[in-house]
Formats: sequence, C-alpha cells, structure tokens
Amino acid sequence: MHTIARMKRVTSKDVARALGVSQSTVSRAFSADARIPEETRERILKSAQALGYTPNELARGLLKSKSNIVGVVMADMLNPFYPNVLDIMSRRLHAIGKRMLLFSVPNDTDVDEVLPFLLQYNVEGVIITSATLSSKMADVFRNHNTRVVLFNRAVYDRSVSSVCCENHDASGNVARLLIEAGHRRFAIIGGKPDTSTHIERSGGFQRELRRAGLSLQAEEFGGNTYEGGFRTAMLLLEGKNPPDAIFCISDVMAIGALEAARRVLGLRVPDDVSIVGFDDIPSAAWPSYGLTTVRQPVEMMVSQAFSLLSDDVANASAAPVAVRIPGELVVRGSARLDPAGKKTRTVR
Amino acid sequence: MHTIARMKRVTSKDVARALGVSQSTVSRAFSADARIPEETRERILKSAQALGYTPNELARGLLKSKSNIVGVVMADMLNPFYPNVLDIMSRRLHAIGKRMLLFSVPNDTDVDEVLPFLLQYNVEGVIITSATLSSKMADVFRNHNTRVVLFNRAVYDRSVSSVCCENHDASGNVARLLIEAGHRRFAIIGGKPDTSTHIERSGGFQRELRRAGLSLQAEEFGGNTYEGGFRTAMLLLEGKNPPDAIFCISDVMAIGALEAARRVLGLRVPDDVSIVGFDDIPSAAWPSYGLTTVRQPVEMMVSQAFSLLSDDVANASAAPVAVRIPGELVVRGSARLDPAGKKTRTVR
DNA sequence: TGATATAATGCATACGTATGCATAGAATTG
DNA sequence: CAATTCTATGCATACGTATGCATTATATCA
Repeated sequence: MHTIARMKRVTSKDVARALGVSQSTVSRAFSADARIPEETRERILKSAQALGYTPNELARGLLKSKSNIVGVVMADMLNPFYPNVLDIMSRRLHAIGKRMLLFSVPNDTDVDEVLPFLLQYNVEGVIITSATLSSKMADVFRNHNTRVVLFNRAVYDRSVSSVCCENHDASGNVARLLIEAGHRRFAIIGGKPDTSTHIERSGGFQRELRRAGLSLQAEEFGGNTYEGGFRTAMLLLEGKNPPDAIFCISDVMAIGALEAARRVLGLRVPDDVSIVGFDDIPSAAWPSYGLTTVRQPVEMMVSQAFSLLSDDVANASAAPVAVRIPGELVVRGSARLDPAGKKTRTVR
Repeated sequence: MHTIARMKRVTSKDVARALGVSQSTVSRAFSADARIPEETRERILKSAQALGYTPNELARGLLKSKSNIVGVVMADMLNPFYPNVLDIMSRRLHAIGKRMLLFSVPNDTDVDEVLPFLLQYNVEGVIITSATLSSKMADVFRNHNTRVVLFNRAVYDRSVSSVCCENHDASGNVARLLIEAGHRRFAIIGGKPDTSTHIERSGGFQRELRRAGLSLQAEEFGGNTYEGGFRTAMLLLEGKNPPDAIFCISDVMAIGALEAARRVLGLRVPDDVSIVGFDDIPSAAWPSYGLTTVRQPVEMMVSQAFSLLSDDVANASAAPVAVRIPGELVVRGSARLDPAGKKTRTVR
C-alpha cells in the first residue's frame, strides 16, 4: 500500500508549509497577474502538483462573491435539438475555465422556481434554453448583478438578453419554398402557442403567405414532441380539406408528422403532402426522413450567448440585447420543389 | 422604480439584524435538526423570504467540506440514449436538494482529465457515464472520501462501483431470439473494442451462439454513432458471405445499419437481414424503424446509482459494488421471429 | 423555596482563499 | 555612499455559514 490515506484536503497552507513560504505566496502563484518571480511560481506549482493541491473553488467563489460557475437551465432536454447544444456549451465553458451547473426542468415552463437556487452559488451568469423567466425574476438577477441570457427564446419586454435564430426570415423562406412548389393549402404544427419561437416562426411563415395573397388553413399545436407531431398531423390530414403542405415548428414534430402521413395514412411525401421542419436535428438527415428543414446555427448561437454573458463593456444592468442569427434552409426530400413535381425525390 | 438596487448579497447577518437576533439563530432556522422553537423558525423564515435571503451554498460547502453538488461526467452525450438519462438524473438530484455539475467530454475516453476539477468543488459524489477512470484516479477520490459511480460501464479491478444493465443475459436473449428465427450467419457491430459494454454484450451474445453450436462470423466497430453503424453495416453486407443477422451494441448504430441495408443496398428488413439494437432510444420505436432492441431500465439504474452515492452504511472506502439490472427485450419488426418467416411484419 | 435540569440563544471560531498594507531586502540613482 | 525606488514576500482580514461552548431565562423537582 503505497498510497497514503489522506482524509484532509490539501490546502494552500499545506503547500506553503512544505516550501517554507507564506500562504499568500502560494495563492499568488495561482493567480496569473500577481507580482511574483517566475522562478518562485514554478517552484510552487511543482510542489502543489506533487502534493495534489488544487485551489478550492468554493472558497475562491465565496471570497470573490463570484464563482466560476455558469448556470444552465434546460426546459426541453428531451427534444433532440438540445443534446448538441448542451454538449457544445459544456465543452466551451470548460475550455474557458468555467463550470456548468445544470438544471433540467419540465417542458416549456417558466423557470422562476429553479432560478433562486442558482443565486446560492454566486453564479457568473445564467443561460436559459427554450423557456422564459418572469420580469420580476429578471429584476432579481439584475439586482444581483448576474447576467441572464435566453437561448432559443425571447421576451419582448426587454427584461433580459436573448439569442435566437432569425425565426421570421427563416420561416418566410420556408413559406416561399412551398409556395413556389405550387402548394396552396398550408398548415402549421406549432409547439406551444405563447412561446416566442412559435409566434415568430408562425408569424414569418404567414407574412410570406399574405405577401403571395395566400393564407393559412390551420394551425395546431403538438407540444414539440414526436407524439404531438404525429397526433396533430393525423388530425389535420384526416380532417375535411386537408393541407398539402405542413410546416412544423420543430423537427421532432415534423418526423412525427411524416410517420403519420406515410405509415398510417399511406400518403406519399412529398407527392401528396410536403412536410418541413425546423432545427435540423441529426435524424432529420437520416435517409428514411430526408427532412427539409431550417438549420439553427448552434455554434454561433452559443458563442453569442457566451459573449452576452461575459461582455464586460457594459455591466449587468446595461440594456438587454436581442441577438438574431440567420438560419439556413436545408433542402432534402420531404418538400416538393417545383410546381410540376419534377426533380423531386420521393422519400419513403 | 419600486425595486431597490441591491448590489450586496443578502446574508444571514442581514436577516439577523432585521429581527434583532443573532446570526447563529438565523442559521439554525435553516437547519432542520437544530434546537429552536418552531415559532422562532417561522418568524425567521418569513423575514428571510421577505428580504430575499437564501443561504450561500459556497460558504456552506466550504465550511462543511462537502457541497451539495454531484458531479456528472458524460462521455457520450450525443448518443440519443443519454438525454433521457441526464434529464432523469437532473430532476431526481434537484428533488433531493442536490445540484448537478455537468461535464461533457469526448466520446468514450477515460475521464481522468476532468475529474480533478470536481474535487475543487468538494462534490458529494461523481457519476461517470459511458466512460471509466484510471484506478489511480479512483484512489484519489477514495482518499478524498468522495464516491464515484460508473453508469453504463464497469471496471473489473473493483476500484469503483458501477451500475449497468445485465448486458450478458440481455444479449444472450437477443442471440436466442435470432437463433430461433433460423438465423445462422451472425455479425456484431460493436462500439469500441475495449469497453465493458462491448465486451459484455458481445460476450453474452457469443456465449449463447456457442451453446447452440454456432459461432460469430464477423465483429466490427462503429464507435456508437449513426454514421459508424451505417458504414460498418455497408462493409459487412457488401462483403463476401454477408450476415443474415446483425446485433448492434447500440440503437444509434442499429438505425444506421438499418438505413444502409434498406436505403442503400435495397435489402428487406427483416426478410433479408435481421437487425437488433440495444438501449431502446426514442427513435427505435418510430414506425420507420420499429427496431427490436433491449430496453435499458434507466429509472432503476439512476436510482441505484444514487443510492450507491449516498449509501451511508458504508463509507467511501468501503468495497465497491457492481450493480446489474435486467434489460427488457423489446420485440418490434426489425428482426425475424420464426424460421418460416411467417407472422413477421416487414418494416420498410 | 432553593437547587437543578432544560430550553433558547448568543459568542467566537473555522472552513480555504485573495488581497490591501506593511516590511525587508535589493537595486537604482545622484 | 546615502537616499530612494522597486521587488518579493509576509501579516492580517474578509467572504458567509455552521456549530461547540457559554450564558441566560424558564421549567421541574424535592
């Protein structure tokens, strides 16, 4: 047994004692900008390494009233769009020396319940995905001088910053694609009625319809789940006067709709009905689906979210910003491309 | 402007001052087992609420040398099996008053790099999913009196506890299913060769083959990604003497294999080739795939993992435990069921 | 009623770090 | 060489909480 059982944590004091220097000196060795000769620093770091010392972040955070923790609240983790988001966020945070405190909460709620817990850790900032907070809670965070950024959701009272895809434009492009393909009977499957993503995507889509002198035939909601998309598509396609083009606010619902149309109703996609999604989740690209969709530029969105958090030009009480990043239309086979139906691959 | 800008954190001292009591009393009001009359506690809690006071967890963690944070390290977050796992873990932790510090790391590496960061937060325990740690690092955690539990991966040197599905038995059941259906040319698509999941699933499958006097024809690796499954299936099915049954160690790969077989090679599944997966991810149930697979009992596995972390009967240096939970064979359409091929749904 | 046990609360301290201030020694200057 | 600046480091303190011990007020008992 060559490992020594060590029940006590190794502290900067231990390192100091081992080297015959003061605790302050050890501490300074770990802070990049401290006045300390390079040689001493190396000696200390080496000894620290040998003793297995790492600064206690709890103490550090307590003292500086700011931990290096960023809180992330995810309200829709089971949506396949988010694992990638989370993965990117986690790695990028780690790369800049920050940690992630994660909360997964029920789908599309407001997250006021969990936010106070974040304050208990003196978090450096908070990112909230697919959910909003009350403006009252936004005030609380402002008073605590803690930044909050909404990711993939926006509030219109300008109480917090947000980063979203250019939902309006992207959805307009979808509409144009479908109009040019000759579609006339449009339906939308939304997530939840009062979310910014729905409002914007539906709004952008409909605006483009109006410009072409057309209008929406139906708008139903599927709660951003596969099952919801499936069920809602059944409803629409089995109703009187079924749509010949369905724009789904998210890919999971689009895939559900696709399955309903093909597997249950025996419709051909896109010959009988075109289906378009939003997000570009991995399975959208699987051959069985070949979903035409809008790709959200996740990497860029995360970058923007982080810079909104760390932007030290303005302090936390500065006016919130709404960042919009263009989405990219990804054309696959689930939507017709031209009036005649030529040049169209049918995906079964 | 009726909100007062408050730059300083509200502390227990503030509450104490407001009520004319001592800081200790306030502190005790927040600790369930303190000797303090219920009436006083209520008065304090009410005032705390009014002032917006919440205990600082950093200070608490520092003092007690144990934060209420549990570290979670995910090595395969993009595998669709894990969002659900993460979601359940997050909610359950929150429900018992604990927080989650999340690290997403490159696929299937050992995670020694990130583990030291967890020690900096005096974490209560660590859960590592689909990855292992070195036994040296396991020692470090044992010396720090901090529990580590592997989730969906095991080590055989008994250096840490683990929670896994009963991979051997479940895979044996898959083999039996395929044998009884009349298959004779078996292939396995594994994830990575030296992972416990692969070893056990492949081992259990092959043991059952041997019992029937049969043997494996090929074993290739797809790295637990859709693309890997796709590519590997192409390789196997286009090779000389292609298999008529493929057991994929994970559903993502199985779906990739399915797509390769059907979309690219034009094979009928399961008529020409049976494909079975493992995990039961959401898309396995989608009609286009109808994947026969093994469902991992995630809820139960998470429960077990948590109880291994919190089990205070034994201390952290107690002998590690390997918990195994039976998996459930989910029969859908991607594998034949009987020699004649009757009673079999063909899923396209 | 006086002695003693009990309940409620306050005081002081420790957790591990960062940092302002003080100091001692070295280096620089006229 | 004395006076002065600079560099390296130590001392002391603060961050916000929990808790052992001491203290006071109240209840119990003979």
